[in-house]
Amino acid sequence: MPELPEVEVVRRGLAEHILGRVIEQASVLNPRASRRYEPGPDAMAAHLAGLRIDAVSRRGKYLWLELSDSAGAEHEEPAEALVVHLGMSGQMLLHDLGAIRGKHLRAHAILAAPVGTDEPAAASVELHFVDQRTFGWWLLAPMTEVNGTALPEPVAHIARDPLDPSFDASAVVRVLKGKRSEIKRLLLDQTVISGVGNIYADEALWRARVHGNRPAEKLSKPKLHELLEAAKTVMDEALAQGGTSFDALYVNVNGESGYFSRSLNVYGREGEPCLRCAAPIRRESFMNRSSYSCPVCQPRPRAAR
DNA sequence: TATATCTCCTGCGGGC
DNA sequence: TGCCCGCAGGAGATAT
Repeated sequence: MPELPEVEVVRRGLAEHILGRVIEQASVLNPRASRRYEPGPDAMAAHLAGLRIDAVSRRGKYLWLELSDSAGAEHEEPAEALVVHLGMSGQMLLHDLGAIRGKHLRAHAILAAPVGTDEPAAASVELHFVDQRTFGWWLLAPMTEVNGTALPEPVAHIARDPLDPSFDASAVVRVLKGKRSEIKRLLLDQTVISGVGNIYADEALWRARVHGNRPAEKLSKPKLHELLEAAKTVMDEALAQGGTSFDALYVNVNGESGYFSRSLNVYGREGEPCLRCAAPIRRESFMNRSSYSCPVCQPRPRAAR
């Protein structure tokens, strides 16, 4: 599933290949891909045509292409962005022109070579948004400024992620200490800390020896700092290995899978021995999804037993 | 206002 | 072989 490291891998791949390119033509093949864009899929496709990609950015699991008028408008247009969320199964893939369009292709764009380049490698390419489970989406939105940082409006409410150089762990700990909710629920709350999904939440909790049902306010500040550091470490390690893949659903822009799933300590290991104490890893239902933890290293809080 | 739950969706695997 | 059901899960919408 695409979480922060996987999205960052995609961002880097896109930045390497599409900066400066102009969107010649775009199509939204499945309206669910543009469901958050009120004017509709056709309007989105029409609006994208002719825009130049000036930057590829990310916050948490949100990715966006900063766009400007390639013709150089007389009056400066407000900055805007194509915001992309990969959902559970979204992929942003680059292909040569004329590539086969699979049945899960939800949207695509033809990107012209950057102006001033004429090498073969800079020929037009196709950007495919492939999404089997259709939880992902594209959205055109204006840019805005939040605490001195330029963000697309739909991303304005998203907190900084642990890999952000301006991430303030102490501020996040203060927020967590004021919450009665269970700590795992808060790790998954993108307005508190972004980029953490179910897999890395379980991995971070295991590393910090904390059960996900423990109320955040009951955890000490040092323990919360340890947990945030664990989240950063696990995501750093995943990023170094190209992300986590369980199947063909998550791949980079070239369609290649990451290898971090081989390094997971607890997620998906029900019944297997804990790598610290050898107790069998347990699986519990939490928020309509699975949580994996060690029954010895991560004892349940009393109320949840 | 804060917190908890529901819903969207598709493909796969297991059971019958 | 074919059908049904549960599971996977991010995040906005809705309920409490």
